[in-house]
Amino acid sequence: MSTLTSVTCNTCLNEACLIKKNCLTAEAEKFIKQRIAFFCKKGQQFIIEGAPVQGLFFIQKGKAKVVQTGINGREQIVRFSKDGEIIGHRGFAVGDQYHISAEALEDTMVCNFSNRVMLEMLKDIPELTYEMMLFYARELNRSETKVRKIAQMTVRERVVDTLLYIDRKFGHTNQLLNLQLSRQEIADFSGTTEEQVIRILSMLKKEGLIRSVGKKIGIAELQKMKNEISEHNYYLAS
DNA sequence: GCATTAATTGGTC
DNA sequence: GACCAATTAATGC
Repeated sequence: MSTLTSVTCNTCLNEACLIKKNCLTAEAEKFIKQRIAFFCKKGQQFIIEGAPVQGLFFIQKGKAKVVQTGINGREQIVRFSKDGEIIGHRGFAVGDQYHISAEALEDTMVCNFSNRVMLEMLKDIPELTYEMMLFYARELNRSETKVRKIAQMTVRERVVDTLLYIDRKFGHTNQLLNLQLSRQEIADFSGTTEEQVIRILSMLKKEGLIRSVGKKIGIAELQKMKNEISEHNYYLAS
């Protein structure tokens, strides 16, 4: 089944993780010890919309999507997360319940620090606080860019943009994206419907801009794909 | 192999 | 460009 095992912060490979980067001092050890790590099967939700906020989550190893449910049950994927990244930061310290849910896109190990531990850490470790501040600022910028994109880009441009984003963020092997998503998930991230995504993907394939092997999708003509959205050069790696 | 889920296609508003 | 319905492909059990 899965070979995922829990590691300590000391042996963790996520050098970009804010905890790993800033909390390996002797003084911080008492906080690190209170970390809770757990395993999530693919498809399993580990943050549920409406549930009380319980600190911050970090992806130790794996991939997850963060989803917000709209009016008529339509979902909007807010972000994708991979190793070392933070989830649940918007509800943290502000709301008492989550307005998003998070689900593992593959077998994933997740780390969690409770509200109490997290707040104590932020008070005690200025380097962590500083980096968290920068992180929040970048996230705000990213989120505003996303709103603009959905408002101004056509559906085709949004789908192309999504594929380019997945490629930037998760990379590719053998010209196939490392993150495999359903048509519905691509739609939920692009802000459109599954049917539109299916039609646009088959058009892009016919035009030779993308390719596919089985269910996997790959970008065949990177420059042409970028040209598709070149009028919208908010290239903020959002 | 059967049953549920995902993908596709065509049509309507 | 969204929503709905019908068909087909893929996948889980």
